Parts: sequence; C-alpha cells; structure tokens
Amino acid sequence: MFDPVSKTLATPTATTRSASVVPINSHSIKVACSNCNLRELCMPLGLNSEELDQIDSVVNLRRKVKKGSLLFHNGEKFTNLFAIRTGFFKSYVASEDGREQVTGFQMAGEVLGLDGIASDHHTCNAVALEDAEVCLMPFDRIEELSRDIPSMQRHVHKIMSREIVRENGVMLLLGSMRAEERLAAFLLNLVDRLHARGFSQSELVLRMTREEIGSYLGLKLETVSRAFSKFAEDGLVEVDKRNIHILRSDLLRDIVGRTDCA
Amino acid sequence: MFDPVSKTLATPTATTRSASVVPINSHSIKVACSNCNLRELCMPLGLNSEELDQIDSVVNLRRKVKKGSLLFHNGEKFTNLFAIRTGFFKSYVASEDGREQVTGFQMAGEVLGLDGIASDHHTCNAVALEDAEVCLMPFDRIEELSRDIPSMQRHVHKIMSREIVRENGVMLLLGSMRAEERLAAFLLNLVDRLHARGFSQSELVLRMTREEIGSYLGLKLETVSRAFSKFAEDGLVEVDKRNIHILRSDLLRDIVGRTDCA
DNA sequence: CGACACCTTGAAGAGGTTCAAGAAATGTGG
DNA sequence: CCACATTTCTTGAACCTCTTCAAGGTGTCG
Repeated sequence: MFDPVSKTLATPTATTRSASVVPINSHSIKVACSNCNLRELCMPLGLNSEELDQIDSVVNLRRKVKKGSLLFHNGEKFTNLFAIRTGFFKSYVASEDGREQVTGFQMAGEVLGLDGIASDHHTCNAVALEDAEVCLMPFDRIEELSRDIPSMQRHVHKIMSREIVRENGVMLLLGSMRAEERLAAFLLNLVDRLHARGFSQSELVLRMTREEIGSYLGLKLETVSRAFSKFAEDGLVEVDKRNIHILRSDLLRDIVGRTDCA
Repeated sequence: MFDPVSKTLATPTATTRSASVVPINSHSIKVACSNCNLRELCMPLGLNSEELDQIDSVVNLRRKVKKGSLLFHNGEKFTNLFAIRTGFFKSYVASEDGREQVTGFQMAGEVLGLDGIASDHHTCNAVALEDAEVCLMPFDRIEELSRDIPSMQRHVHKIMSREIVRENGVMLLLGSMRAEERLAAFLLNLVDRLHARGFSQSELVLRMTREEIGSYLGLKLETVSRAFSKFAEDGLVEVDKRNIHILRSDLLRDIVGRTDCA
C-alpha cells in the first residue's frame, strides 16, 4: 500500500485532543516518560525498570508551543530532538528566494528535529498549527543512551529510517501523481495516523489551511479547494470547512492507485 | 544555497572513473578500509589505529554489480548498508500500479540501503547505471561499532540525517520549481558532487537516461530534452548526448534561484 | 462591527504532457 | 566486423491539467 506520510510509530494509543491538560506554569518542566501515555509511541518496548529510569533522565523537559509559533527554525543550533505530546505541527523548508515547501505534518508521538543532526544546525522550520506540548530530548543524551541500550539504539535508527522512507513516498506523490490522487493519498494517510491514535477512521479535522496542504502536495490552494469540491460532489467525502467526513475510503484508495482512467 | 541532492560527504577525494581496477575474481572478497582511498568519504576522521582495525572488521566484503543489475530491491531482507566504491546507481520506489519514481542518484563514497532499517526490509530498489563495486557493511556490526566508538555513532547519525535533508531539498524542487529550474538545480548538484570527487567543475557525463532524469525531477523525458535544448540554445551548456559542458554555471544558478521573471 | 484570514468558484492562460515521427547511438548475433 | 534490432534522444503540434487572476462569501477575532 502506498503511504506517502507513513506514521512514525504503528502502536495505536488513545490520546486526548485538548492541548493543555498538564499543569505547566514555567516555560518548561521536568517530566517522566515512564508514566507517559505516549510511551509506546516514543520509546522502544520491553525495557526493564532500570532502563526506563535512564530514559526518564533523557526526556527531562517539556515545552509548550503556542499556535503559530516556531519550535525551531532554519539555522538554529541543533541540540534537541522533540517528541510531540499534544498538538500538531508543520515543518517546511524555504529557499533564498522566499519559496516555501511544507515537508510534513506531525502529530502526537512523532519526532521533530532529525534534520539538525547532519550539520548541528536545523535546516528546516517547525511551526505549531495548534497549541502544542513537546518533550525535549537532548541528542547527546540520546546518543549516550543508545550506546548503553541496544534496543534504544535500534529505535533511534528506525525513527530516522522511517523518515527517509516517508520522504521517498512523498517524492513518489510529488513526482508522479495528479492533483486528486495527491489529495486522496494525503487524506488517507492523515486519517490513518489519527486512527492509530484512537481517533475516528472516517472523520478528521484539518489543522492546516488549504494553502499549507497545497504546499505539501505541490499544488495551489485553489486546486486543493477544487479537488475537495470534486470529492464532495462525487460523494467520496463531506467537506465542511476543515471538518472532513470520509464516506468512501475505498474509492479514495482507488483514486490513489489507478494508473490511468478517469 | 538550495541543494536538492546534497553530497553525502564534503571531503574532496580524487578517484578513478574506471569501474574494475581492483582485482576481484569471486563474487565478493575481503578488503580493508584502512587503506581505501575513499575512507575519508565513508568513515569518520581522527580514529586511532585500533579503531581503524575495528572498522576493517565491519567492512569486510566487496561486491561487484554489473550495469543494469539490482543491488537490492523492494521487499528484500535488510542486512547490509552499501558504500559505493566505484560506479553509479539510481534508487527508485514503485507503487502497486507500476509507477516508478527515481528517488536519487548515488556515486562513489555515498551510502545505499538506509531505507531498509525502518522495517528490516528494503522499500526501494537500487540499480547500477554502470558497472560498479560496493562495500558491504552488515548493519548489526555497524550498530555494535557505534556503541564502542562515539565518533562512529555520530557519523552514522549524520549520514542518515543528511539523507533526510537531501530529500527535503528534493521535495522543494518537486513541489515548487518549474521544469528548467529543476534541471538547472539537478545539473549543478551533480557537477558539484563530481567536483568534490576530483572531477571537472564544468564537464560531466550523465550516467542516466533522459527518462530517469525526468522521473527524478517529476518531468517527462521530452520535457527534459527540451530543457537541455533550451539551455544549449541560450549558451548555458553544450549538450552532446550525455556529455554536458557547463559554460555558465552562474546563469544556471540564477535560473534555480529566481522567484519569477523569464 | 469591521478588518482580516480563509475558502470557493469562474474564466482565461501557460506550462508540461501526449502523440507522433525521425534520427542517432548502442548492442547483438551471425 | 558488419547488419539489423533496439534503445535513446530530439523536435513538432495538439491537448490537457493546473495555475493565475479575479470576485464574492464565510468565519473569526480584536
């Protein structure tokens, strides 16, 4: 199955959708992974309690990110990876001449910041599309821990490889699909990842604008809007602003998969 | 500077272009990194001799890959990363309906196979575009070594992150550039990477067909051909089949960078 | 309530694709 | 080593998808 934006982790875990349930007063506070309900999404399974304690010592801070504000930006020194606890992000790159390309949308349990490892500086930007909360994971601590705990090491490698595979899928999408195929693939991927987090298989709320979807899919916002209208007209989805109800995911899948025909 | 296909490693090292200088009779043979002239491209610098010995024990096999044959393919069990010694590869993904998308072109000193880590199986294919030779690096040995040698660990992380950053660049290219911008960016990137390996800054020989370039750039082969003709007509390059002579790299750079205008 | 961001829809236009034909290079087998 | 089949590349012309430009509508927030 084609999967342009594969989920960071497959383990389904119900999460709350509200942004600020954890009492946080300061800019960032100490937390413990060992009793985090997203642990299955962030960390390798089957660790003993000693290893869990070690991990608690890595993920020692949280940070709230207000809607619209940057988690990190191009050029910024890289020190942390970020695990999303709540909220929704977009990451994007910009060329000198001002063009922007959304490179991904990230949700709870997914990791941000991998781009920064290459040069010790971030090369893309990450913005919260709704009020969000992230765990800070100092990368040198992650590397230390990876040396001590092989399953942790393997986990880190898998997360990075998964991102490479995801981007391969996006290249396929951008390089060879038509507008409606792209949007269908996008919707299916999004609802899939939400479903893996305990949400509906058929309903979703878009956290991003048509323009941001368009940027991600290599389309103009008008084209995205028209494709939504076409899907609605054909009875594949109901579209009410950013509330999407998928009526015929089977037909959406057909659209993604077809080589030719209309 | 926009860089859709950033080089795997920046260290310039002269290499020979011929494919079969090393005497190899069997399918694969033992070799030593410690006296490989590509070591600077593949391995972290500043290792002591004991660490170099350890690395020699990782990269213990070479394999010849004939032009047109697969190094690995989608679905194949993942066990090794591959460091290219000589030759030129393309990697590509395929969707069920038969569409193919070239995801990258790789040359000496670059690493193939990172996609396989995520699921223990490769998700893309790698084909030699000319007779090639690769070093086999068993990934579990790489992980062992990474646990012992922090600079090795960091090196592996950087290689993976670099691939993520490269793909971000390709997404920008596919999502927001016009045909001629894409081809200009492609040529500049290719000649850059070749130059870092001791080749000319202005002359290059394409190892791939127009169709493969088109697949990578999200264009049809006719469009690629026309863009080449346009560049030649405008005096930016000389094109003789697959031999490209870049006359005005400054103007090529302008083409990549411009937001609008003609 | 007004300003602003976001979304939809129509009409015209452009860039790239598709289809087609021919030329040049490459490889194969005798 | 040559003849022939095949692959690769180029170029033209018609077509189509998506973009651009434009206008109007809706929802949101200070």
